[in-house]
Amino acid sequence: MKMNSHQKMSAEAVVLVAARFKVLAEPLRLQILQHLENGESSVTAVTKAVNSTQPNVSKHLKILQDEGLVAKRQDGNTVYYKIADQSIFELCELVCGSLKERFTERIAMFI
Amino acid sequence: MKMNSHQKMSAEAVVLVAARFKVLAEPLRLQILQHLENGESSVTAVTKAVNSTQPNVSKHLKILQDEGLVAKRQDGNTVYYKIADQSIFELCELVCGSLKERFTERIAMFI
DNA sequence: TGAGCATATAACTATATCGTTATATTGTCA
DNA sequence: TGACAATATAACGATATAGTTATATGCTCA
Repeated sequence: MKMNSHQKMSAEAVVLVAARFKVLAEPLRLQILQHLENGESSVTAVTKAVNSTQPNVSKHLKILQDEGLVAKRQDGNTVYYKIADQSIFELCELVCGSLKERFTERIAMFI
Repeated sequence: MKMNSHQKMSAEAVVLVAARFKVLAEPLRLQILQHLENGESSVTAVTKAVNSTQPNVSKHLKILQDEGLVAKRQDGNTVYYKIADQSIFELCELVCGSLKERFTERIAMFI
């Protein structure tokens, strides 16, 4: 999707954007998203991958789904989740780049 | 800065990225950043612009500074803050685009 | 049908943080 | 120097949420 030229967000938009950031502000949720980047995965598989407990992972998956970041599909007994919004990885890369730049500057201070 | 091709973040990197998102997960801080987009501004001016209290704004500005998102400059009695990391606006635009897309899909459900 | 598995939910504790009020700090200028 | 202005910090109450434990729900298959 092409972005609009930048303009100030309304107060309501700011709240929604902050809510999106809040959902991404949890290390375990980022780990879950990273795991799902490999493809859809059952709750049990996610639980093992991120080394947490099943109820905790279920709760986080629900939060991610409510924000539209993941989608689920049920097959018999097991529920498979997958990424529903690729923009999250762009966000992470942007942040990684910014952090990298910041730490690079800090290193430069000691040269 | 050019981004690397995407690769999985380490557990430590995930924590740092989540921390960055956490700083952005507050509507008032986003409002402050939006105000500073117009150029540097004193604490008092920011306080008025976002319609909050001076101690609250000072605290949020400190949080933003600790994360390297804003920088300050003191001139006599007053302290001026400015944006120190332009990537935050790219982040906001990405999120806005994603939200817009999401709501567009929802609208489509009613047509 | 009933045992067992996968997932979701409820209840709870512990911790974090927002906003407020009060106060400390630091600089200006008469 | 002393009053005032701008900013920072401390202390506090209220709210939110992460993780845990226990349990409910729902599906499969013998």
